[in-house]
Formats: sequence, C-alpha cells, structure tokens
Amino acid sequence: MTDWLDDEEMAAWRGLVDVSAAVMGALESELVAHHGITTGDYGVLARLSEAENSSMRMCDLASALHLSPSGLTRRLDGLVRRQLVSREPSAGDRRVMLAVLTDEGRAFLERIAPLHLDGVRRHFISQLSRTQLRNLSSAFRSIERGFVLTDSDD
Amino acid sequence: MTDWLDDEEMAAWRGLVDVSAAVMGALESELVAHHGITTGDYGVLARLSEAENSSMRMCDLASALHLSPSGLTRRLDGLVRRQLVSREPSAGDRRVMLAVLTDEGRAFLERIAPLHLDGVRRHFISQLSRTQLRNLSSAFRSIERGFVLTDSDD
DNA sequence: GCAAAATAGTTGCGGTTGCAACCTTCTGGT
DNA sequence: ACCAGAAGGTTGCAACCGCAACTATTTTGC
Repeated sequence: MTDWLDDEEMAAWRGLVDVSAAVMGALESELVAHHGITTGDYGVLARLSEAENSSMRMCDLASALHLSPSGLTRRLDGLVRRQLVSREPSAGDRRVMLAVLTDEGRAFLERIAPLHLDGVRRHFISQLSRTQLRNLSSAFRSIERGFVLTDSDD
Repeated sequence: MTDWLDDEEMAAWRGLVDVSAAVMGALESELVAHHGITTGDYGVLARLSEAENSSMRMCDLASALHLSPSGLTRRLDGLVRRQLVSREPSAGDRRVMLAVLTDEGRAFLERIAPLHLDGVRRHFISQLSRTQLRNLSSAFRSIERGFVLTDSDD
C-alpha cells in the first residue's frame, strides 16, 4: 500500500504547484493590467509568430497551448474580432482551418512582448543561477520523457 | 530594450508551463475517471486533513489552494452537499466560517489518497533522481523567495 | 471504387472561476 | 464609547473551458 510522500518529495510537488500558480498568476495580472490581454491570447500570438508563415493548423495550435479544440475555437473568435488573427482555409486539406497572425497582430505582439518577457525574467529566471536553470530544464525533460513513453495510461 | 530568452531560459520556462499542465492534467483525468472527484475537491480534503482539528478558515484555505474567496465558497457548497465537509461558525470571530472535514470526508480521502499519491509518483517523482528532486526543491524555494520579497508589484 | 473509420473544426451545454458589490463583524484612533 | 476602515464571506454576473454531439473532409480496408 502506497504511503505518504516524504519531506523532499512533498517539497518538490508542492513547489511545482505553488510556483507555477504564482508565476503564471503574476504574469496574467500584469498583462491584463498593462495591456488588456490575457496570457491565453498572448500565447496564441506568440506561438503563431514563431511558426512558418505565421500560421498554424487549429489542432496543432490547440495542443501546443494545452487547450481543447472548442476552447481554441472560442479564443480565436475573440482574436479575429480584434483583427489580430485571421482564419484561412488550407489549400491542401479542406478540413483544416489555419490561424494566421495578421500584420496588426504581429505589431501588437512586438509592442507587448517586452513586458511579458520582463515578467518572466523578474518572477522566474532572474531568481535562479545558471546552474539551477540548467538543472531545472534537465528535470523537466526527464518528466516529459516519462510522459511520451507512457501516454497510453488511463 | 529587453530581447528574447536564450535557449536555456526558454527551455526552463516552457518546461515549467508544459510539465505542470501535463502532470496536473493527467492527475485530474485519473482522479475523475476512477473516483469521480476533481483535483480541486481533492485539494480541499487533503488540506483540511492536515490542519488542526481538521478545520481551516475559509480565507486561509482559499489562499492555500490558490483560489479566490468566491471560488472556494462554491467549491465548498458541493462538498457540503456530499457531506464530505461541513461549515461551522468560529467561536472567537463571528465573521469567520470554518470548513471542517467530516468523518465521511476523512474516510473518503483515505480511500482515494493512494491513487492520487501513486499518480504523483508515477508522473512526477519517479521520473527524477534524488539529486534532481533536491535541485528542483531548491530552485522552487528560490523562486518563492523572490515573490515574498516583491509582492508589492502591480 | 466505395463504405467505414479517422481527422478537423464548430456549437450546445453545464460546470468552474474571478471580479465587483454587498453585508456582517472586528479593530484602531480619538 | 464611537465611528472609519479593514477583514471574512456570500452572491450576481460574465468569461472561460471541456465534453459530447454534429458536420464536413480525408484516409483506409477490402
């Protein structure tokens, strides 16, 4: 029978939960207060800006953002209404809809990205030494590796 | 002018976002599928079980769970309806409402805790060496320290 | 070739969350 | 003692999210 987590295990687990909530919450507040955009919307713009032709298929974008298909559809509705993103049918596959970053969207992103990056540095990166940063990445990679090998769980 | 994150910084940042989403999502799915309870409800029961007299003030519980006051009120409504938790006025301060774990609540928690702990081990802890676990805790502590020192941001 | 299954996306619906407004109770300054 | 302000909790409201159901297109099996 599985027993309780020991102190080190508990500290790491609670740390993950608390730190991710605190950092993401702080970034959300700052982004909303200063530029009236949520981190969810920011994430869409940022991902599209990194993609080939500033466009991605809806399903790929959804999984990159940890969002359900319906969630992304509604989120994109808002961004399209604000003319930051446009929808375009794909040439090769008529099922797919491409989300495309508009010129206004790119301009907007480039205007607000510095604030967001500053927040990531201030709340997260600048609190860590280079060694800690590398250790953190290594630990995260180990965990992600565990997921791709055992994604047939229920 | 703040410029982009370098590769190591980006890996650590994306790692935090992706790992916390993946681990918490997996635990949520397993808990709902096997026992019909969300991680939010589980968190309430777990926190109460660790507290003095199995009870906590609403506001303390809310901040421990990263939840707004109204969010906790509604969440508690469901748990009270299922008789896993009860509300009791505090003796000393008549503004305060205490959330108290009932006997049924404790029994239920003790029945489902092994599954949840197993999930935490399987998806998170067992993927890491003891050294990685300690490094992770140390990094998280550094980040939390940065928050308590600068919580007067906007 | 064509029917069955898989894939992409949208919509209806219910549940969850946070913010603002509100009421009650406590605390502190005078 | 009293009044202003802070603190604890709940409710109305709107936004968000995921699941299930549905349509449309593509791929697969025979």
